[in-house]
Amino acid sequence: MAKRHRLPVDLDVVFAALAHPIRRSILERLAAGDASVSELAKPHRVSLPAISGHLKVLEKAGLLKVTPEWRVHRCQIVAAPMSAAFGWLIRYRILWEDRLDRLTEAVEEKP
Amino acid sequence: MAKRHRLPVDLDVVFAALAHPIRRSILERLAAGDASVSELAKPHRVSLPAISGHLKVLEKAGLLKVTPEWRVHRCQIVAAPMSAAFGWLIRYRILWEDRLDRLTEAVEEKP
DNA sequence: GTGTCGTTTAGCCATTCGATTAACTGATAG
DNA sequence: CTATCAGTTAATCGAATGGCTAAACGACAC
Repeated sequence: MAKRHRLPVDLDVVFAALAHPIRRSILERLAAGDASVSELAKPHRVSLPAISGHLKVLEKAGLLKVTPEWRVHRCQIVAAPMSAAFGWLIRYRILWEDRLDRLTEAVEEKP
Repeated sequence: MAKRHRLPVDLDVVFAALAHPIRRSILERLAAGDASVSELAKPHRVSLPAISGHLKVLEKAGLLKVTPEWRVHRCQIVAAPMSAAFGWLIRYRILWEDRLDRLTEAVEEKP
């Protein structure tokens, strides 16, 4: 199995974190503002430990920060890893579009 | 809303497909131009069946089209699902930035 | 025919994922 | 002290992932 040393942002972990509807839904909810664990759990028909697990995944991906506050745990978005995912997609898109450009050139030279 | 002929893009599957370094590397290679299975396998220290499996994952995510051609199988990128992933991230970013804007307003109103 | 090339399929194994219920912790309220 | 609230941890389960080797397949070359 592939060895991975610690990078500031691990794209494997970030994309894997995004690959679950509940986790994406949690992020969308958090984009609207901070929330507690049970607030995040409410819209979903899974157990609280399941949500807790999803939050752990998001936290490990660096997408989330959880700070105990009064009796609740306050969950906040962290933007950086998302930007890294974004960055990869953009880089990929640039490669891909470059290729399309070259193909177009080739076609235009041909007729 | 009008029905689209496009297949629904399953973000779970797309993000999961992106969550592996070999698969991302394959996509990057393909962005530079079509390739055969063994060409795609060459840079990686895993068996050919492993690569074949990764290609299946990419294909199921709709990111890849494989067409048997002469004796080799030609692998091509398909752009649509990547755009969907991109779209989700953008939507998320908009939510996130909106929230930042509101926070900024709130801070400016305060002191 | 036999051989070989490029690729897929078939088993197999270890690990991880996603979910559950039950039990636990830590802080607060009565 | 006891009860409750918010959340985590533990134990367990079935299913999926990711890798391997070995065998099979389909098209061509000899």
